Amino acid sequence: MRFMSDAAQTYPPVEELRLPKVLAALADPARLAAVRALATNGESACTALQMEAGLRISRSTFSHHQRILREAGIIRAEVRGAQRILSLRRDDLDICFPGLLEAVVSADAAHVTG
Amino acid sequence: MRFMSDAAQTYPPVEELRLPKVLAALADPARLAAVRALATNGESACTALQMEAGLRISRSTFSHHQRILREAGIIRAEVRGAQRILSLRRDDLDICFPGLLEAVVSADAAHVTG
DNA sequence: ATCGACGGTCGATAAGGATCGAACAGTACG
DNA sequence: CGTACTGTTCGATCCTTATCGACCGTCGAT
Repeated sequence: MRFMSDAAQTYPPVEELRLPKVLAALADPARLAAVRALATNGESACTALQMEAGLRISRSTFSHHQRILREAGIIRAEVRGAQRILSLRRDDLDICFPGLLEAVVSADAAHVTG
Repeated sequence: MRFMSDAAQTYPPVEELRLPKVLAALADPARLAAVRALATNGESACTALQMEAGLRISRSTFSHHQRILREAGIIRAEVRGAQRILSLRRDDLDICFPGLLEAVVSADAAHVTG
């Protein structure tokens, strides 16, 4: 038996993506920073991403955010050894919401940081 | 002296728009429906927009949503007689977040309704 | 002046979510 | 085996927010 439930690695299929949930996931400053960092740096493990995004929060809080992003369909988690490599689901998002990720990622930093 | 505070008519200038706040405003299904209806029908008064968006909520709740959208910088309110005409701030949003409104509005309905 | 329609504000309530520390499980390496 | 590292889960806390009904001000028409 495994410790981490299967739900910790799975993410919704394309046809189940919902705009309100995606927007809610992106609306949190910490999650938005993580997504923008992922878009810039490609895939990253959790702790590395947390650094890249400049997030000074506890591991449990980051785990929470990562879960929200995954359940919204924005990121995917791949287990590699002891690490979980996170990456954007660019293609799936572009199919359901063309232009959305691009708009969110390319927004000028001045209008992102509150 | 007027009853409605000035804040009920004012909205933030372009340079104060912030992506997390805009996304949070759009993340609510009722507000998202209102924005999409506004994009389709052009400007509308509050009660009319509520009908167009198919929102069966109380007037006070709609007033709350309208306020969130206005304070996020997504809509503008113009007083015409006894009515408040609501409209999208397309140009301002396109300046700060190019492609965002378009993406949100043109998303397929299947991926919008939960 | 009164009446009805339009909407905003207030106070209460209930539900959701961000945050943390502690405890736990899987992996890698000596 | 034991240690260090990675990340999840749990429970508690605190804050935010969606919702409503009741009340009130403004406007246009009667």
